[in-house]
Amino acid sequence: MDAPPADRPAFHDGRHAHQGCVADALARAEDVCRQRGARLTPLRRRVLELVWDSHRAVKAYDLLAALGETAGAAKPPTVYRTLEFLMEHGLVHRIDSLNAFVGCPQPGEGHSAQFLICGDCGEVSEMNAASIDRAVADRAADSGFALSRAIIELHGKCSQCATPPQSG
Amino acid sequence: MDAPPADRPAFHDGRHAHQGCVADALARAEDVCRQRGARLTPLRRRVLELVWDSHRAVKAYDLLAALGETAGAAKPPTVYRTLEFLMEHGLVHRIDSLNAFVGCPQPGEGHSAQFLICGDCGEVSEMNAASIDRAVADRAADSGFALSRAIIELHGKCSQCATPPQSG
DNA sequence: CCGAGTGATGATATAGTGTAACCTTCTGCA
DNA sequence: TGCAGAAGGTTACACTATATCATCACTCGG
Repeated sequence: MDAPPADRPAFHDGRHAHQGCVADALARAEDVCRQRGARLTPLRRRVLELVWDSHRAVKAYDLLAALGETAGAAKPPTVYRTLEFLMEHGLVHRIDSLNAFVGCPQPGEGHSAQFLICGDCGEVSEMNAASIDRAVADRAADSGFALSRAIIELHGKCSQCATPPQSG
Repeated sequence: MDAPPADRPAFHDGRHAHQGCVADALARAEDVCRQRGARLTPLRRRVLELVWDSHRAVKAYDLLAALGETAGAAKPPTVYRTLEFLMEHGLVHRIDSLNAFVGCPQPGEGHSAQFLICGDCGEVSEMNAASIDRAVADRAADSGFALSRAIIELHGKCSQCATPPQSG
């Protein structure tokens, strides 16, 4: 059960129906918030939508700029607070090595995650690999280390970029 | 061969002879630079020494301040360039989740590394766990992902902090 | 309806992190 | 000596993030 299931491909081609990804993400967010009694306000919904605008990690200040176009000059704390809320509820993840944020495809499960980050197309794919979790937990335990949070960010080149489809 | 050998403990107590750690690190750095024809200038040596001043990750601007005291008001590019050199030669690692830098105890081996980061004492311990490498490489390969760099930063509490020695 | 309490957002200011661009100095070498 | 390239200095700025206080909106009891 390590590899992502076929209906949740690791990376997306340029042709996939992305509005479906966004709609699904928003629907899951509604669910999560309803279950938790958290309020998915218009601002939070809008930011989540912007994060899901692509499968790439988005910078806080890019969100800020995007918000500015529609919502009238937002300020940094607005964006950071909103991202904090979204992270708290597992709706987005922060990619530390990029100072950027990406939508979580399976929010609310309290999972640990690993990220595949393509340096070519910039897409980020989330894995939930039990074998990696296990290896990490075992080695931490070997050192008597009480693990609370594992940051695993894997940089490289995705299969789409490694073997691009023939254009002709 | 995953766990660190006994002579390289994962975390250090307050009593260990730290000047030995520093001296060893500097000696290894001399070696690495000699082998590679790189110049370990006084500035680079000084910065490496400052990084090794503790087993914690050090912030660039703290290095800057520390340099200011001895070397007369260094500027940010000086520090960042020096850190870049030290990273290039594997003498220090960057901890992305802390925006900070830590000395590498086995430089020059082109190894992949995992970091145990204690949230209590702030110490950072480097592991080179083959089992983690393997799990990560396997899962990346499953997705057809060409891995180039794995960032693995494990936050939690070290054994020293979990079971502090009795003071009496 | 009113007012208190709470959570969400707005606004200001500033702290912290990192880099671009250009210049000067140093070092090794012909 | 004079050159080439590496190292370091300087200025200026871009990017990332947070502290703090003010305001707004909603809810709940009176």
